[in-house]
Amino acid sequence: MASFGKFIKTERERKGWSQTEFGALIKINTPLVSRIENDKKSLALDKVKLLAEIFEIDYEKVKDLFFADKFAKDAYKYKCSESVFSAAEAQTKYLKEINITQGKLTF
Amino acid sequence: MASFGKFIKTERERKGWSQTEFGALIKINTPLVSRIENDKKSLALDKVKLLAEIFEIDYEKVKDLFFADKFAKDAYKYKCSESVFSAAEAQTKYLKEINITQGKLTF
DNA sequence: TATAAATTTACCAAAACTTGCCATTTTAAT
DNA sequence: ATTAAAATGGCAAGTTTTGGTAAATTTATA
Repeated sequence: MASFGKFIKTERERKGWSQTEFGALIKINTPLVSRIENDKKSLALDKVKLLAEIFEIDYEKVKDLFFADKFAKDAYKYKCSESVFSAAEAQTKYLKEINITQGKLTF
Repeated sequence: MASFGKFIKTERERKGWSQTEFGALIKINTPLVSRIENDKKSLALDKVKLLAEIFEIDYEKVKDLFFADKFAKDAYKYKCSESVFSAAEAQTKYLKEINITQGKLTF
């Protein structure tokens, strides 16, 4: 995967939509579509579900792409080490476990 | 690692500081220290360097912990799949490569 | 080539979130 | 019981995010 922006562009073109047509479907205007596709803005999280629907792709998959891209950009920007994601994975497992034993968590 | 908040609490106690003493060192007040230790607020990124210094821990290591915790909380909160971090890692490598071949990136 | 469509860029505003404070309450230690 | 330490409630300033309009540029087509 190149980036979430490129993913959107690829899928939009696969559907044969212009940025304007696509924008109407997810309710953002054309310039914003352009910026998103070029990774200059990010798609709002609450549009991800709708995006999956109009692209006819599994929502969980699109959501993962969305976050993987977001995490990667942060890790790149702040020059995290190679191991940051395995640490994050371990940490996520820990959060799931304490949720099982101690009930719902809120951050 | 339990969480970034718990990490701070552990290190602060190892140093024998109260939340107030510690807060004075990193220039935040006591209630905020409490919330950070209990993961109800997050430490501002620009305090991480100072944190590493006063704890006498390698900055890169603390920064990684900071981001791993942040990523993990997002992944947990939004119920990402198990594979989101390996996808993120691959994506980060991709960003580094295109940076080598195409120059600096800005998000 | 002229022009029309599509995309990108510049600039800006409103909304949402973050960071952090003060005042107060609760918990722990002596 | 008193004092120190920690936690919570509520709020304000500052920043970031989200997204818009207008204008410019690029691409495609008659």
